[in-house]
Amino acid sequence: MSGEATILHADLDAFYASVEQRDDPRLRDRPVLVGGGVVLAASYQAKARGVRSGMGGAQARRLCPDAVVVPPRMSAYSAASRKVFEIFRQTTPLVEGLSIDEAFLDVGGLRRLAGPPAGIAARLRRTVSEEVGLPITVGVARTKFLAKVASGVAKPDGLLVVPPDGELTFLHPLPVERLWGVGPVTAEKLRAHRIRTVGDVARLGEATLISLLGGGAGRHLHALAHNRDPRTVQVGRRRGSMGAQHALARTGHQPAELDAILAGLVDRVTRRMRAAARTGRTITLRLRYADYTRATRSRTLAKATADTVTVLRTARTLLRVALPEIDRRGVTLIGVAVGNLGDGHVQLPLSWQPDPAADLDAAMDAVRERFGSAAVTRAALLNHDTGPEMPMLPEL
DNA sequence: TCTGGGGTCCTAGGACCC
DNA sequence: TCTGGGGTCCTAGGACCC
Repeated sequence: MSGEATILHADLDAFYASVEQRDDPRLRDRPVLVGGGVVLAASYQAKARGVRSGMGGAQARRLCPDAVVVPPRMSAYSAASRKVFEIFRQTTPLVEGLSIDEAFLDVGGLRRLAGPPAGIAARLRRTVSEEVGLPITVGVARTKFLAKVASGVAKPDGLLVVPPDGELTFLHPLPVERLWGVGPVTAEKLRAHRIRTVGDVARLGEATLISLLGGGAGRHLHALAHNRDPRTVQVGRRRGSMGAQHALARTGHQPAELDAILAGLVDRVTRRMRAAARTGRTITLRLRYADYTRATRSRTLAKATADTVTVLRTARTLLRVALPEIDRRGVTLIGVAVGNLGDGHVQLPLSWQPDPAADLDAAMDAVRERFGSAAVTRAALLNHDTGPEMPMLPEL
């Protein structure tokens, strides 16, 4: 193995709960649950009692009766996340965000400027603590995968560097659940074959793993167990879909009620798409029946859109088709997602024409009002007026 | 233990094209 | 009329992650 450990995986600890403890001193050192119906985040004091995020609120309170339950404050978490990501980007331009509370940082080119990765990681943790007031764990390794495993092992409020010559020694004793992509189902399949540690996986041939888990998962796990992960830190990855969903009580929902919920969801999603100047082609209706099994129904449009009416029309068609099944089985969740998101362009439908009598500024306002793009250009509009091709409006 | 809301990636079959 | 291999796109489902 060549190379040096230069990839950082930085992960805020019990993020939502830590923000709550930061903002309310009475919550410090106490078990805190964010979210009542389902635990969105649990402080480490609550985790010590067996509470996990995603757990039902009732069970969490049984495990931890003295926990303080607070409602989520998403705007506070977004603001904290933005500050932390600013610190990431002050550390290195090579930042790949994974979620609201974690990112990969490549500090490989910074040795002369900022010293070795371990020191950079230590300073990063100190800066986040001093400037944002939140604990953060950093794993440092030669690959993304290993850096992520390292931060998971080092949590909470820790720092762990895996040196290149100690990778397999570190990795192989770990339980398979530590591997990225091994969840309950895969872990159970492996357990059934007495495969418990990463080392156990590594001793298996790739063909055996593939026969056990299928091609993708088998190859993936085989590579990770041998610490092969060529992925580099990707700056500026954009999401491929946007969605909104809503959980329902399991009893009697009339079609009109479902339709109203659907319209609300579509409105939320398309607003967010327009705010981000994204458009998409594939509309997916997501359903969860009363028995908690799931189904999806999707349609792909010929042209990308962020238009509420267009998306709603498609979503309604999908819902109408699904109604008999919903009627039979009951429904506990309804969701809408728009996928196949365009690479940053807003397409005008061919039918759309600016009012020829209006001047260009007025036409641009009309486009903005209709399509919500913050980045309408004169050139695109003129092109639309003159060319047979569908014009593409560049995104911000 | 009765389960929120936001995502990613993979698989597999069928349609369709060359 | 029957037989190919290869590729892409669409749809549906499932595992997994935070």
